[in-house]
Amino acid sequence: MGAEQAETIAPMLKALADPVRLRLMSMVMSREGAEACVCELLPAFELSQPTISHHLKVLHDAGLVEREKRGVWVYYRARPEAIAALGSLFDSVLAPA
Amino acid sequence: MGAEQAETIAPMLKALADPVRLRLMSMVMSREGAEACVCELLPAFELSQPTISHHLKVLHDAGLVEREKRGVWVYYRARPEAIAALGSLFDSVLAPA
DNA sequence: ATCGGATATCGACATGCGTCGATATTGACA
DNA sequence: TGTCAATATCGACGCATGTCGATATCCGAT
Repeated sequence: MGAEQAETIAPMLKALADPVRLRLMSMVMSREGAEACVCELLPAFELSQPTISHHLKVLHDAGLVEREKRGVWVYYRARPEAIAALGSLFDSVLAPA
Repeated sequence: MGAEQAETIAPMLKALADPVRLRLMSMVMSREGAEACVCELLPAFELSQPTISHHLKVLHDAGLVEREKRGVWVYYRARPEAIAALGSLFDSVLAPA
């Protein structure tokens, strides 16, 4: 794996490398249509609302999820391209030779 | 995915979530027997020897690689259990529902 | 016994990260 | 228009991280 490729993928892994964000991503992916409202995610954590909002922003900035506002609610949806990119990472780098 | 599982896996992802460590892991995996001597890894980076040693320690502490000293040289080898654990993460969490 | 090369550890520095409370913004609805 | 509820942004705090130079450790060879 080249240096540029590593520089590209590392930020996505970094975004995922936090227990809260891992669970958030898992919750989003496991919902119908791979999307979830913030109001569904908040009660699952004993963290403040700004903290969850911050973590969702980190996932969004890394390109792992996309935001959609519907009325007062905001829905986060997994981005399949990003998931696929991570999958190919595992195939190319972490698969046994 | 449960909170405990997230707390278990996040540190492994964190260890991988750095461009230098991603490349180190990739280089180790791509060698015969999935092992590489530090002396083979060092020249690939424009970083000091202590810095590379530090990154290898991070990978080791996360359980991703194991150390073996042979004479003056130290070999790092990928731990298949850890790789498998990460693979199952992708299956269970990031696979499309 | 000593020297030299390979690797690890230490101490320090700047930067980044997770968290919070306080506040701003947005939109539905009376 | 005004209020309330949902979400984001801001500023601050303590702690972790990536990097380095200096030094220690270990081991083979002379």
